[in-house]
Amino acid sequence: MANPDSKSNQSKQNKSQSNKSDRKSNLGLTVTKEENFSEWYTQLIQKAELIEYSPVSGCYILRPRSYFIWEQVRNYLGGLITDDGVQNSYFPLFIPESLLTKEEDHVEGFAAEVAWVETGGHSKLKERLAVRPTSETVMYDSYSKWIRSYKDLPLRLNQWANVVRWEFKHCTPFLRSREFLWQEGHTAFATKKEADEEALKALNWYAQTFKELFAVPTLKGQKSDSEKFAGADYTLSVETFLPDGKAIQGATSHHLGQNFAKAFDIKFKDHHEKDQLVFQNSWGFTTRTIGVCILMHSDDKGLVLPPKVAQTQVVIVPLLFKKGREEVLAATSKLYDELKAAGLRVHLDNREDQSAGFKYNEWELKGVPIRIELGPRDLENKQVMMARRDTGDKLSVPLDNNLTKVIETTLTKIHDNLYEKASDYLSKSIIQCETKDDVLNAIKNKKIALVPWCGSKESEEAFKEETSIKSLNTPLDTKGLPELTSKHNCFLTGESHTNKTPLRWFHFGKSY
RNA sequence: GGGGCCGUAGUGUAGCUUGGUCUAUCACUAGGCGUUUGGGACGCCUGAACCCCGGUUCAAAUCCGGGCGGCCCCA
Repeated sequence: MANPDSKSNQSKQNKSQSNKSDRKSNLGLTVTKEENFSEWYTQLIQKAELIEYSPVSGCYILRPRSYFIWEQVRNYLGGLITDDGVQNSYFPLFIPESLLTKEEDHVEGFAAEVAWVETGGHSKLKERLAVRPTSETVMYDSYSKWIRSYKDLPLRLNQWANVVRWEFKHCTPFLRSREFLWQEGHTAFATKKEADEEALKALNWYAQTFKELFAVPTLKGQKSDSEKFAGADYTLSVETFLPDGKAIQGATSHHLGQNFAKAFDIKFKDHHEKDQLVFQNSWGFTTRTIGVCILMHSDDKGLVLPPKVAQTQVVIVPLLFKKGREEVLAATSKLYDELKAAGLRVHLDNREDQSAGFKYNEWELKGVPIRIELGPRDLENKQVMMARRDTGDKLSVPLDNNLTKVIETTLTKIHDNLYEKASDYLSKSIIQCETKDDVLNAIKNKKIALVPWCGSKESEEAFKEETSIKSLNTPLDTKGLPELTSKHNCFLTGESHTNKTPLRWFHFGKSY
């Protein structure tokens, strides 16, 4: 226990030490990631100025440092989407009740968490309006008007929007909030084959975004029947695994088959002038992923951000003394210009009223990947000190034309190192299991179980009820896994693998 | 779904058991001035708080009821 008794008459020395540690603990994080994961996260997102709590429970303010991350997602993922020919558009926030309830499974899946608008000004509305929990229904109402002939297909639209799902479970900033931001792609095709191909393509964009922007590895796979999207034929997902031993769904891509086409009457005339229903997909990537990125990489000193999403990639801290002051300021200002000209996101911290140590701690808390220190001593030696946020390494680098290059290379190395560490953790966390006991044991040790399962809804629901362990997905890539034969049994029902009731390898885990 | 803990300035807290000089503690923080600055500098000055509603009482941060919000554990 820390000694809180700084008021009593202790020696001066003890007192100042106690004050010093108090000060430190108030500015930085007071718990470690290991000892209290959720408290650590709560402090981190507030002290690193990512999130502010709002007056509405479950709704959070994205401050500039976190909104910047979302802007990078929009640029990168948005680029992948539009490069493939999908067009951006925008549909209304409000959905009339009659539209929302058109597809049965869909309503059933969302009914419990829809927020409704019932009055406008002082008058009650004739029909209540749902605040969109997702936009299938409002978009497909238009699709049925726009699609007449095979010539109108494929129709592929995307929108960047906010949605509201009135959660009753505990909300957590980024990971589960009542309002969140996302992109939702909604497409219609003449054939199932085209739709299947696109659903997989979207999943790959998501995996790529996780890897290239967030330095986070994912498990690509298909969800179980009880975990699939309400109204979908099947759902593909990328799952990630957080350092507290819990999995979290990263993003999803749904093949809707013709379910919505039937409900919304989306038909086209084929080459033989016959009416056909379209095949559809919807796929989405949300601000939840920002939370995954933060939780994955950050440490007890604060935020660790992959360079590609860091608002500030390099911070320059001039070390100012009376002697050599002007020279140091001139040198750091010159360096700032050079790095900025090279396209780096750089900040020159020349505040006069903070000590160097204070600045180091502050920028580490805020997750800046590289810190450059430059003082009179460095200037004499024609060098700078470069500190890496991910490893804590600090080394001297010559102050010459090559410095920009060195920094750029180091930023790449930081990204790769973060990805490697996370991949290592993920692959070490997947335990191949055969029996229910194996699975329980793996989960108890904060791992993911990979186990043969028959996929039945009933067995999953009973197991979930009993243990709060859910299926995550079944891997799309089964290379390296033993082929399932009649010798394998479903870990829940005990049934053996046959052609009639095929088993599949499935990831199971505790999940957010 | 079940159980437990908690809510006091921007942050972390003292005070609550036993209601009363509480005109609310301490530290950080914020703003100002000056001296400083190689891993959270120092001095002085100035700001800033009892979650909400109701009840008990001469008197409520403190007791009671309800609400809202947060955290933890179990299923």
